[in-house]
This record gives sequence, structure tokens and C-alpha cells, in this order.
Amino acid sequence: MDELTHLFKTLSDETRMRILVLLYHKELCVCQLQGILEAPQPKISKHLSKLKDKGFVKDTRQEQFIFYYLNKENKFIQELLENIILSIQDNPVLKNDVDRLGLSDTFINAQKQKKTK
Amino acid sequence: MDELTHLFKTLSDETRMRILVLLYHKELCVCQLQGILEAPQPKISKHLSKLKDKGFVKDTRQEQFIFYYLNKENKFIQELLENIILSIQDNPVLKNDVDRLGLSDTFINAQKQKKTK
DNA sequence: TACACATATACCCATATGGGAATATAATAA
DNA sequence: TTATTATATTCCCATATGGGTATATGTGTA
Repeated sequence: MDELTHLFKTLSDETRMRILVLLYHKELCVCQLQGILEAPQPKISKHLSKLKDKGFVKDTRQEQFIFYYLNKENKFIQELLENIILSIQDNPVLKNDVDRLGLSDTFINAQKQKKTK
Repeated sequence: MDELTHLFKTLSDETRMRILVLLYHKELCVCQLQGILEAPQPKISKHLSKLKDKGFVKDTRQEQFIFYYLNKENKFIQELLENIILSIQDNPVLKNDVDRLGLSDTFINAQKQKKTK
């Protein structure tokens, strides 16, 4: 029982929902989410930690960055997000976040860009 | 935005979820829910009040009882509950609640039964 | 009217939750 | 090794939430 209610509790936070919608489109590291959502780093990290605990996302380190991505094995969140994406036009906040996804590379710092050249 | 997260917040309580699953099967008054869920009356009333505020349920008075039923116009909750019902075998608590639905008439008091005869 | 029952509300308390600031940890760079 | 960057964690506070008890409101009945 707890599982079901805890699942909804995890979804009942605006920041977490915004993160999930963004990750649905693209895997992102903490600093990218920080930039897109314009939120302090501990805030992002704490929500990611909760999302990971609940099995919504997974993470992988790539050099100095830790990238988060949706846990594809979690069918529930996958389908739910698809439905939310479909109605995203109704939601200015989520729509704007997704628009800002184009900026994501901006938030990977200069060092990284130097290396990849 | 708030709407989406508040919606999940409303679903993230065990008692409310149990009530919704029961109402999916049958409209019920407060005293019947009290009996099935074995919970105090104010607790039931308060959760029903929240479910009503959020547009999940509606109510109608029939003599001294107030019956609650799912708001059929709310497609979201309707579909969500269908999915939960499908997986209800996995959930001992919800399964037991639905089994106890057969007792619902028991919790309508003697006066009512006298009148309807 | 007075009483009984069904339901709603108010009040209080304990706990959970989210956020900010500071700090810790881990990896890379110099 | 030291410094810098990326991320995680800790601590504290304000607020939200759910539950219990008591009480209020509303309806039907004697």
C-alpha cells in the first residue's frame, strides 16, 4: 500500500515533476538542471536523490559530471510522463523548461568544452 | 503547475486512495466508509472533503445520508483508478476493502432499513 | 419542541516535507 | 599536493499534513 501512495507523494512536488519531464527528453547532469530550472544545486541534488530512491531515475558518472536519466524499466513513470508530455501545451512552466533544454550545453562548463574539442 | 502536483498530492494518502477505489465500485455514504475502512468518522469526512475540493468526487444527500460518488467528468481519476483496479490483486489492503463492500448495507443504520421496508 | 443520528468543522499535536546555508566528498586540473 | 569544480549531505527552520477529540450543523423522529 505504501508503495502506491509513496509513488504519488514523489510525484507531488513541482521541482521533481519538472525534472522528470526534462529527463524524459534528455539525460542531464546536475549543473544542467540547475541552469535550466534556475534553482540552487542542493535543491536539485536532493530531489534527484529522492527520485533515484524511488526508482524513477538512474545515474551514471561521465568524467566529473553525474548524468541522470529515466529508469526505463519503470513502466509506470514512463507512461505517466508520456501523458503529461501530451498535455504540456497547457502548462507554461513545463513548456518553458523544455524550451530551455536547448541551453543545456551552456551549463556544462568551459573546461568540459575545452576537453571535447 | 500547482494543479498537477496538487493532484498527485491528493492521491498520496492511503485513506484517500482506499476511498477512491471503493467509490469506483459503488457510491457510499460516510457511515458505510466508516464501517468498511474501520476508521473514525471525522477522518473519513475530512478526506472526502479534500477529494471533493479537488474534483475527484461529488456528493448527494439522500434523506439523512450523504452519498459520495466518483466525479465521472474527471477522466484522469477515472482512468487512473481503472489501472489501479487492474493490479488490485497485488494489494492486500485494497483487495480486502473491496471484499468488504458486501457489508456496506450493514452500516446503514436500523432506522433506514425500517423506512425502506 | 426535544432527541438521536449523520456529517462537517475547529482545534491541537506530532510528524513529514521542502528550502536555504554551510559543509563534506569526489574528481579533475595545475 | 593544492586548488577548483561537481555533486552530496547535514543542519535548521517554516510550513503542510494527517490524526484525534470535541463540538457544531443539519436532518429526521418522537
